[in-house]
Amino acid sequence: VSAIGELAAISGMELPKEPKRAKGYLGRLIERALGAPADSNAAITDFPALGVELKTLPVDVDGRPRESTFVCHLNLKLCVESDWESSRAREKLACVLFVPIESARDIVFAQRRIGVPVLFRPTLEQEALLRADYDEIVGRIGRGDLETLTAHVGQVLQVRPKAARGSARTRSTDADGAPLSVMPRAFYLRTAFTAQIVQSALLA
Amino acid sequence: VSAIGELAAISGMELPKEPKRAKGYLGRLIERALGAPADSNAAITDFPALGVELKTLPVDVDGRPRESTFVCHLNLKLCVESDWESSRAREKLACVLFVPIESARDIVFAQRRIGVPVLFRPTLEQEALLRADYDEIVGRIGRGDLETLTAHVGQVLQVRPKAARGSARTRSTDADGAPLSVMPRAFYLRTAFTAQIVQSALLA
DNA sequence: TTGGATCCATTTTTGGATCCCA
DNA sequence: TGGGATCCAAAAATGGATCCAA
Repeated sequence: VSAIGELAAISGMELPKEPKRAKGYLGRLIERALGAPADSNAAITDFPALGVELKTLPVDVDGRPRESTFVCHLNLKLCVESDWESSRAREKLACVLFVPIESARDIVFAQRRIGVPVLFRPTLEQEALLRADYDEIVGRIGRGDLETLTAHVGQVLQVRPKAARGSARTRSTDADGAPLSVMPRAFYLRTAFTAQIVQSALLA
Repeated sequence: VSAIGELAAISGMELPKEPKRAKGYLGRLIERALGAPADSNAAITDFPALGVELKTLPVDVDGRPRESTFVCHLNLKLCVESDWESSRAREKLACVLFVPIESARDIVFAQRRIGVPVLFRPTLEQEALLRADYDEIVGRIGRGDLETLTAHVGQVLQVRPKAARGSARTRSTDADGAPLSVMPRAFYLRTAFTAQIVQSALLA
């Protein structure tokens, strides 16, 4: 099996008519094909028994990542209470299986090829980078610096909006416990970071 | 308008085929009929502009309440952090419009009559009772006494399970921050308390 | 290029309550 | 009888990501 269309047929999943409106399709396809538990939402990783998180990675014809990678939602209250070690983000990123998917507008969706998976476990240096970014981000949140918490912050880990509409708001509280209505956000790995990860894998 | 069937016809809502499986139907019917905002879930009360919470109250042919009244869900962490004054429960109960609905198995659903609404605002004594029960309940939670937190606790306000299935669990943390998987619970007004409320209204 | 915006599926939570057996 | 269990609808949260304008 090397193309999306074949895998979908084998898995019994219909191909989306408008792929650009079915953004999570590939993720679900690969998850089911690899037998991830259906209720893995409840767990921290897709394969709880292995502690492995599964991520599809859109790449161009040269194998370079085209997009940033979603890690997990950001909960203002919880993340201030927990450091990097005990964070949801670290748990998600402890062991990730990246599945490259050939992804370019000029390739028909069903024809896009599935690449050789890359198993990522952060090196000490990579974890230090992640930790530093996490601390910087959470530090700003702790200081109430939500205005300056843009996607510019962080070398490898960043925070960006995560919602169906820009008008979406979720309720939280500031450091003093006062109610706060904020835009839902999430952690993402920068494209340059995942590019480095797959490059290293090629050399190994 | 005096019966459920008529109001449903006017409101354009279909009558449920199996009323006993559509437990929230009457609440939604009355809400819409009285023009409560559709997104009142997001607000603390059904009529934010008035600060009024709407509750249907099943009563027997003599006008006596037949069931306890749901107030709001119980969040272990949040309720320990907030006292009665700042509690969700107090906000919900500050001003309630009870709409009695004739409710007995031997009366055909559509024929059940709608009674004269009762506007409830706690007297000093009633609020003292509510506060005492709330403090007792939250006190047990704070001490980690979830085992003894049964529906027996509280004179007018009680806590009971609130879930689709008995196996449902929601994640929380204990006082030390350790993860905890607990049965979802909610605050309820005891039937005897709402009975007292409607009795007082008759006398006024 | 990439930061901000958006799209779909699924699960969980919340709000509306009543059911029912020991 | 009333404490514990349950039922439905709708909203919110989460997980899967990619789109797109500047």
